[in-house]
Amino acid sequence: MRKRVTLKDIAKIAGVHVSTVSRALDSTARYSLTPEVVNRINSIASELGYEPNRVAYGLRTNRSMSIGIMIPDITDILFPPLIRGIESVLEPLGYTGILVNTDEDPERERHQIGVLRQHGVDGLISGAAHRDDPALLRVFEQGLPLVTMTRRLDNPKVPYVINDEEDGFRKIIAHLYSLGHREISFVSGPLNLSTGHMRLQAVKRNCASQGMELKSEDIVVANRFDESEGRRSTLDLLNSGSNATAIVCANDRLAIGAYAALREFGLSIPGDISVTGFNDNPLLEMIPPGLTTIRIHQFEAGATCARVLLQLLQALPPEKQGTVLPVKLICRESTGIRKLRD
Amino acid sequence: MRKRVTLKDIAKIAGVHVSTVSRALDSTARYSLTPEVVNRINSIASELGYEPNRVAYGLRTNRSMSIGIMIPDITDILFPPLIRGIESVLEPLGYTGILVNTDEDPERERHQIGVLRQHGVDGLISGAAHRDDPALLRVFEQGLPLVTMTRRLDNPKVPYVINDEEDGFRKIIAHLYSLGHREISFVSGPLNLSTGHMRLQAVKRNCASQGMELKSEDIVVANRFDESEGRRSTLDLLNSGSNATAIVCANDRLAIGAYAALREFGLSIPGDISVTGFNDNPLLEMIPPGLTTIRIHQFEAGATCARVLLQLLQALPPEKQGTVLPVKLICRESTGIRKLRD
DNA sequence: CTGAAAGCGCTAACAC
DNA sequence: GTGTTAGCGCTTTCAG
Repeated sequence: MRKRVTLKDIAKIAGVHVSTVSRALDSTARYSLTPEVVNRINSIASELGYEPNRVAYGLRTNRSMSIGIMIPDITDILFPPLIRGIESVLEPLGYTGILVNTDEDPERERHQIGVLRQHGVDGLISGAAHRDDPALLRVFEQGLPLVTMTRRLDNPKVPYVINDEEDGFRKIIAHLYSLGHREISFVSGPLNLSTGHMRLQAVKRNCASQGMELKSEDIVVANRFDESEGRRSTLDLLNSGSNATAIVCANDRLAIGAYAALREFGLSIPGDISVTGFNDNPLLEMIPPGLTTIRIHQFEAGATCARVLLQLLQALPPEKQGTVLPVKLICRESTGIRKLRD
Repeated sequence: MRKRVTLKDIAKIAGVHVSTVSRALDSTARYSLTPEVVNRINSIASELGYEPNRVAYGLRTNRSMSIGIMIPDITDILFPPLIRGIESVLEPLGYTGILVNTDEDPERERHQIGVLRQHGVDGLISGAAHRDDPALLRVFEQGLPLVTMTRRLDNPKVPYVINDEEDGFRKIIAHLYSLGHREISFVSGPLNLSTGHMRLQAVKRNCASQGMELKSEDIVVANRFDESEGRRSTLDLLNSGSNATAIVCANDRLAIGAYAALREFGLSIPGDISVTGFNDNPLLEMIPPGLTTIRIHQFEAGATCARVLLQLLQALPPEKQGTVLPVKLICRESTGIRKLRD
C-alpha cells in the first residue's frame, strides 16, 4: 500500500518545520502564521492529498474523535433510524461512530464496552441499557461521557433520552375508552428494560384513572420485544378465557405477533377484538389491518442523544439529566368499537 | 475521567521494564519470558483492569484493528443482516467495524472514504459500490484491502461477493413459464448499480431462452430500489396498456410498490396479474398476498465478505476474485396461473 | 512568527 | 530472559 503523506513530508517540501505545518493546518492555530506560508502549506497539502492521521492525533490529544454506539441488535428495524439521527449531528463535527451489538446479553455488553474503551472512544451512546446495568454504571462512574437512548437506567443520574411512554399509553387507553372498551389485556415487554417496566406502569395507571379494568390475569409479560413472544403471550391470554375486548401491546412487534395468534383463533381484528402497538414501524402500513399505534420520533431521538453527548464531551453540565420526547397517536384499522356481548 | 492504566503503571508495580510487560501480555512473545514473571504481570494487569490502548498500538504497528463498512443506508432492511454477518467473523478476531452511510451519493462516498482513511482502517467492505466508482477504484489501486458486498464494480479486478442473480431470475422465469405466462413486464433497478444491470440482463436472457416475450415497452427502469419507485414504475406500465400477465420486479421493495399500484388500478394479485420480487425480506410474509421471491443469504454474504477481506489483510492472494452465493426460489401466493384472455 | 524538543502508549530491533 | 532505545505522526509548550 502506498505510504500515507505525513506532516513531515509536507514540511520537507515547504522547507519549514513540522510544527509549522501542524499550525498551518489547524484553523485555531493558523492565526499565528504568515498568511503566505499558510497558503503555501495548504496548497502543498491538498496537492499531496494529505489526510490527517487521527490515530496519531488521538494518541497525542487523547481524543479519538469516535464515539461508541451500542445497540441490542441492528437487525431490529427500530434502531437504524436512531443511528442515522446520531450520525446527522455527530458527523458534521468530524466524529465517527463505532457500532456494536449486544444481543441483550450482559456479558457481551461488558465485552463490547471493553472493545470501545480500547479504541478510546470519546463517549458512548447506548440503546442497549438495562434498568440495572452494572457495566454501564461503571462507565458512568469512570466519567466517560454516556447517554442512554430510548431506554434508561433506574439510576437517575445517568443522562437519557426517552420517549413519552406515559403519554403514549394515556392516549391509547383514552382512545380505547372512547370506542367503548372497558376491559383490556396487556402484552408487556420484558421488565428488566425501562421500556418494558415504564409501559406496564403507564398502562396500569391510565386504566385506573379511566376506570378501566386490567386484571392481573390479563397481563402477560413477554420475554422479548418480538413477534414470536407477541404470539406466545397472546395465545396464553386467549387460552385463559379473558373477557377483554382489546389487546394493548407494549410495542409493534408484539402486536404483529398478536395478529398471528388471533388469526389462529379465528378472531377478526377489530371485529372481535382490537389491538394496539407502540413505535409505528414504517412497514406497518402494509400489514392489514393497519395497526393503531404510537408514533415516536426515532431519528430525532438519536439526534437528541448526540446533542446531549456533545455537551458532555465539552464537559458542560447537561441542561437536564433526562429528555422526554413527545409522541403521537396514529389511528388505523386495528381498533374499533367494542364488540357487543352476545 | 479516571486515567487509564498503561504498561508503564504495570511495569512500575511489577518492578520490570515496560517492554517486559508488553511481551508478557503478547501471547506470541510470551515464550521468551519466565512463566513466573508472565503470571505476575498478568495478574497485576487484570487486577488494575488494564485495557490495551489500541490507538497507541495502531500508531506503532500501523494496524488499527478496525475495518470500514460502507452502506448506502442502514435504514434499508437489506443491510443490517449483512453487517451482523461481517461482525460474526471479524469480531472474534478483535476487529471492530466503523459504519458509514453513503446515500448512494458519490460525493458523500468520497468523503466517507476519507474519514475511514483518517481512522486508518485496515480494510474496507463496501455495500455501496457503483458499477463505475472512481473513489473505490482509487482505494483499490492504492492497495487498501477492499471487497464489495452484494454489488460489484465493472472492473473485474476488485474482489466481490454477490448473489447468483442469473440463477435467481432463471428460476423466476421458469416458474412463471410453468404457470402459463408467456409475456411479462419487468421493473428494473437503477442501471448504474451492478444489481440493477445484472438483473435486467438475467431477465432478458432467460426470457429469450424460455421463448417468453419481454418487449422493450414492458421494461421500465426505477430510479431507486424502493417502494415509491416500484409504484411509479408499475403505474407507468399499467398506463401503457401492456398485455403482460406478470410483473417481475428487480427486488422486493419494488414489488411492494407494485402491489400499491395494482391496488390503485383495482387489479388483484395473482388473479389478474402475478408479481415477483428478489431478496426475501423477513417482513414479507406478513404482507398479503405473500410475495413469490428469491431468497438470498444475507448474513452469509456479509460473513463471506469478511472472510475474503481477512485473506486480503494477511496479504494472501484471494482464492478467487469473485464469489457468487447460491439463491433459492420461495413460492408464495403472489404468482398464479395465467389469467385467460377474455 | 517559526523552530526545537518532548512525549502520548506502545512495539520491535538490538543489546547484554 | 530482560533492559535499552528508537520511533510511529502528531500537538504543544518553550525558546528565540
